[in-house]
Amino acid sequence: MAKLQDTILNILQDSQGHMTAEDVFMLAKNQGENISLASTYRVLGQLADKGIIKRVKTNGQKDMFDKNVYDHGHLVCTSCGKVADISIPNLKELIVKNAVVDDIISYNLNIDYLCDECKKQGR
Amino acid sequence: MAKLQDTILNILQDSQGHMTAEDVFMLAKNQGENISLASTYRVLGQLADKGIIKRVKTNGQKDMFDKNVYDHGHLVCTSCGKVADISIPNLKELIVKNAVVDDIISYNLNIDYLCDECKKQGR
DNA sequence: ATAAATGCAAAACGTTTGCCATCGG
DNA sequence: CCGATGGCAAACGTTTTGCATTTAT
Repeated sequence: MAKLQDTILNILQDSQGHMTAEDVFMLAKNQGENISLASTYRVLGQLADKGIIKRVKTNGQKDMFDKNVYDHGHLVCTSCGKVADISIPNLKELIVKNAVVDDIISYNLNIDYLCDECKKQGR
Repeated sequence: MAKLQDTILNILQDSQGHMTAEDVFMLAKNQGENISLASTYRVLGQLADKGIIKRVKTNGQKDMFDKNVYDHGHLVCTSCGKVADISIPNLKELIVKNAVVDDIISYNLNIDYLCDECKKQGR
């Protein structure tokens, strides 16, 4: 029963978050699971629907699945693709105030930047 | 020369912004242009590369092309799909401060909400 | 025995590309 | 004539689906 779900959840929890379906799929294979990419997507989608994990749409690349479900943004290095979380206190309130709406459902904040390592290497 | 580019630019300028390539394509056809969807994408991409318009990745659906090139976010109604702009003063500075980075390249803020009309209709 | 879970291959979707015809100078 | 432009169909990368098989109870 729902064996894949546990496997995938464990992989995500052991990660730094922000894994693509393919990342998860390959890790699962490496630890001996007989798994397909389609099932990985299927299970990750189910987990996201239940709110156990968060699906994050990136700027054009593969979706990422994040074990952190609280509201937060993502810094994406345009050179190496590394992703880091960023939490902006009261951003939700700020949005509500500036948008002149009663409430919002959720927000998605993606930031392109050049990470320290890439900057040092002059990329 | 570059006739399509003018056509497309005009369509965008006449719009409220946030049009999909398909929207632009259909409007152009309706005004008598012999145009293809591929060319629409091609020209919109070129305009975005030049910084004349802004390409906005949405949460999984079709990209939107926006005549407003300044930094701003988008409110997307989860019921009717309507899109509105939102400008948050100093958001860039807030991001830089909270991310503990020197600078960012750009950000993309997408907000899911329920617009007034949809709320009134109990959706 | 029955329902849920899953692999596999194929479809679907938005987007991009290659190639050829056509247009403008 | 030559280069830029753009239509068309085919390719592409990611994600989803249909279906048959396996698994669990």
